[in-house]
Amino acid sequence: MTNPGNDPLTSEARLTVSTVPTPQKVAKAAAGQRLYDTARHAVVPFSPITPGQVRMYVCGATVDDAPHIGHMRAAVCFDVVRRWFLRLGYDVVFVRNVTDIDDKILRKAAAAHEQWWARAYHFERVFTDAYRRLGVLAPTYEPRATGQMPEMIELVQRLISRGHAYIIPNADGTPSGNVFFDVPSWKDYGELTHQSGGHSGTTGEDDEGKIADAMGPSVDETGADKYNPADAADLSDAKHDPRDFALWKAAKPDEPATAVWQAPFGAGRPGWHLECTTMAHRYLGNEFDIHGGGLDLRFPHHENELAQARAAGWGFARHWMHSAWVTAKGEKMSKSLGNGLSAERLLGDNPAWVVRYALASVHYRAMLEWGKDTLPSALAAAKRVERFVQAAGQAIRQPSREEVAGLSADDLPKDFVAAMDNDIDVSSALAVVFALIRETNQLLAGEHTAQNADRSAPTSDAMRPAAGANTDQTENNGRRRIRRNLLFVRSMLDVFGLDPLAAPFDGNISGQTQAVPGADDPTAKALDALVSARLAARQKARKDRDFATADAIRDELAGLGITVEDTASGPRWSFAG
RNA sequence: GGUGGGUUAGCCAAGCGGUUAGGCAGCGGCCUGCAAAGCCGUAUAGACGGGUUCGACUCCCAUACCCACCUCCA
Repeated sequence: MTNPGNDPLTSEARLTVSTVPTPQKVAKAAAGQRLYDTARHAVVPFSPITPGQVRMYVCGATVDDAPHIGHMRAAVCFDVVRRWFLRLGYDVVFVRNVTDIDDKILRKAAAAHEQWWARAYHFERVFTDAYRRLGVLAPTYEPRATGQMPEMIELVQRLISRGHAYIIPNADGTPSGNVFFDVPSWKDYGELTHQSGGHSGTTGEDDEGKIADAMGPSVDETGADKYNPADAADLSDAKHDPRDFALWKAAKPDEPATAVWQAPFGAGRPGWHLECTTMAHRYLGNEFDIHGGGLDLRFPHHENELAQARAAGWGFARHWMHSAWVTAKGEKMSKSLGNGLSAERLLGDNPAWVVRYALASVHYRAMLEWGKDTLPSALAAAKRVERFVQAAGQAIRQPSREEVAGLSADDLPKDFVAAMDNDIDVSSALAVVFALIRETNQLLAGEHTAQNADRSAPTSDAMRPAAGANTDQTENNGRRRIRRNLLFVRSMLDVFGLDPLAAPFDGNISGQTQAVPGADDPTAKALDALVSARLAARQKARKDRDFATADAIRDELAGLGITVEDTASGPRWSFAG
């Protein structure tokens, strides 16, 4: 029950949320966990507030449009973090919201003559489908902003009553529905990104540049004032300070009635920052372990979320994690290139495992350079892993998913654990995986050359389990080691959500249809039977040293898209469909 | 203007003050009837200039260039 399930659609997380955590399940490796914290600007030791349980909130999508590669990267990054925590034996409460009411949703829906709620729900489902195809585990809970209105209104009132927010009145004195957070009233504003003006105490500084900088914006070299807030509410002259931001936005005459909620301070809808603060608080409590999101959310979104929560008297997130961009030629991929890299296109043109590998194999805080070689390189990795798992699984009994998922972090190679403990250093962790694949390939070659059976290189020290596992001195034969290594490789890959035999991949990770004995699919069965017949003929020809005929059969199959490889255990074929 | 990040071999990408990162693509070899796969070996690094040090890609300073956030944004 503490192990990650292999089906992203099953709510395995549901089973792990317990009100009574059991610390003794947690791996020893958890003690060495270190993570970068945005607020502290450093990699710091991580330990959860509640022993045995990690509560994390990740900003989810604003569902105004279809997901693109950047959304997928962020989702995969935090999915890997979550899977590592699961592997460490924690109960992980993973909350990822859906922002389903927002300026852009309203604007785009209006432009497309759609109901905003229909648009939001449609794209929410598109996001969910993309996550599922990539093997991103379903969140423990996925709240929608529109589902938390009472709590949001309550938070606004709480901030007003505590003197950290103010209502803009209409001319007649009634509340307008516009409510702002009073930044100068909160002296810690800027604690996350150190971005604040911190000028709240200064007086008589009417230098326009300084006022602008206190808010962030200024003019560029050409003198153009390119940083002015775009939202009408944020431009309001009624704001007490340029840094103040909207908690509640008054309903506008041209907005649909379905987008308006009644509140004591006037009808309207919540500001963006308020939504996340409310949802995180409702499901994770006054204080929780990790708040994550994309790098661009650092400021102002997370800064404002934090200010709201702290001003409301909550401890909020102890740890802030931010995932970096996917870049093309060094530049952030978004509007300009976003169209060419929609999730739909990516997953339509490439096997999901390959996409996930490409997204997961770079450190979450590093820019991921997306070039022409990225996908081919990931595809090569897929083939290597696929061949290895298949070949090893032929030499020994393939471990079950339960065995793979059942390994604790403490059972895994210590270098792998050290890498993951070190702020989720996936590059170094993957190096361990590939080193073990190579080592095991040597053993596999040895299995087929009987006389060399004992010549195999000893398992290097780095490949030994991190802790607690018995070293197999008496089981010093190749097959035991092959089996153990295969289990390690798959289990380590599983930490990345890349176990080839787990859902949603189920063995096909390179996009090639394998000949699977006993396949359920009747088409695959028929194909296998036909191809096997031709291969039998070829084997006979080869045995008779009639290589012309053998090669002719291979060419014939190649012409049909079927690749034949002769392995030690006989011919292996795959179909590039 | 403020804030933060980056510059590693053909490409992608890590750790580390002194010992092979890894992947992809090369090259040489083994294996193979041939091929593929696999294995073995191998070249090409650390923007630039100083400094600290017995020793720096790794620490410090300066310079150049690139990028991002401050506007919806993963």
